Amino acid sequence: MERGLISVDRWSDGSQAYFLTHLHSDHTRGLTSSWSKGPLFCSRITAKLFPLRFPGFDLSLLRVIDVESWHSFSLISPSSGSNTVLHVMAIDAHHCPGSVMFLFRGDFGCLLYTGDFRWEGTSKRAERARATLLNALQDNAVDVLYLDNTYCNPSYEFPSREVAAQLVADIIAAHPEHDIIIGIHDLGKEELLVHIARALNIKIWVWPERLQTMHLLGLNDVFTTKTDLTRVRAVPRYSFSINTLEGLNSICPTIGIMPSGLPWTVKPIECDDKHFGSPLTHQNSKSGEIQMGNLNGNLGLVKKFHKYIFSVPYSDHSCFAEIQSFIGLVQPNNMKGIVSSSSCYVDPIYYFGCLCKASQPAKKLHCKHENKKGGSQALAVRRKLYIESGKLTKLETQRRKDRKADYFGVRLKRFHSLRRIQRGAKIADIDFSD
DNA sequence: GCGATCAGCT
DNA sequence: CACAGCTGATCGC
Repeated sequence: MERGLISVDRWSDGSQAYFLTHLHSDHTRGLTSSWSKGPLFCSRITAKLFPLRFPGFDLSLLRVIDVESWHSFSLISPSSGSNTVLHVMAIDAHHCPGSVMFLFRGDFGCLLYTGDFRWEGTSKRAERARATLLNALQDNAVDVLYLDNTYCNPSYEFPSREVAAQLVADIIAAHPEHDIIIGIHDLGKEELLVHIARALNIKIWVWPERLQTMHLLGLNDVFTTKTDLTRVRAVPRYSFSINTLEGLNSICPTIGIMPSGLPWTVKPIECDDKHFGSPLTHQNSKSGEIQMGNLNGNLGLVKKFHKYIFSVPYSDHSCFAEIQSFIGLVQPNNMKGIVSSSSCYVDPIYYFGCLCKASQPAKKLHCKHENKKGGSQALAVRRKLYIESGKLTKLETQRRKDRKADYFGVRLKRFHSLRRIQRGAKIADIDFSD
């Protein structure tokens, strides 16, 4: 009676088509080289990078969805058993290389799944994505918007990546005698590194596997694996720590730069223009202070939470204002956050229900259970859509019979797992026919 | 011995 | 508090 039709960033059994928004591992959990549950649709760039992540994967399962045009294919309706046509368009999500949103249209209505995305109003790419989306939607309503709600709270404010990238370049320029390390992951932040390289006319060291990725992305000139060619190194995020920095400083003066949208990290030492040159340059006070140059009043954005470590608000997720602007543009009938985390999950309806076409009742923070009734009557479609979250119930049960350990400790750990499991959606189709 | 899951770390 | 991971331990097969 109830079976799955399509899944996005979810890899369990029971769907006829699987969609991957991008190659970060919290969206590929459950996907392995031996996976063979159906066709896997992704962007051209993701397909290009795919074999590096999943060597030996049966590439005949991989289907490229080029951005900005409609693709149609036939599936079997889980409810009626007859053929049904699914239309899908991929739109640049500008999160990491290859990342896309998926816009679906079919018997079930119209769905927009953003995956992780950054909706900067300032770039050419954003303008293009905006035009593509508007053109694709025409006058059709989006029934459900599945939204990257990572920073769906007004406290999350940060500048465009262009501004943040220049901040990083300025910090490096202000430390001409230092080695620099920048913490990055396996994919993402390439534009930041390219900006630094161009602004300072230097190459950037990366580890060998990362160089492979850069070459697949067509970035052939900027990066090197030879340490003697540059003082700027992009290193794996997990090897970037206070210990690492202290170790490096016993050999050579080195600062670390952490690009992140997260504003807190460790309690930062506040930096403002009044203390220009210090404490930003505190680590250098013995050998004389270094001037930071003119940061166009953006110096306050840079946090320094350790004598060797700077944190710069460079984010690949949308800030609150950008989320707001995106929802205002789409004006969905209903929406759901795709990111659920321990204490920070915010139902986007809480802040933006008023931007939905069918106005939503106010919701409480952190109260996911209220969703069940909430906006269901607002759906204009004949059939009701939902995100299956089967494993959640299991986890809840697990939590209850959990051992005697400290309540908060257990809770945090369980929610941590929960966050990871809840990424992605299995879009099921329930038959409500008489 | 292998994959899946979890704990701990950044 | 967590971005988006990685490593290592443990469990079931």
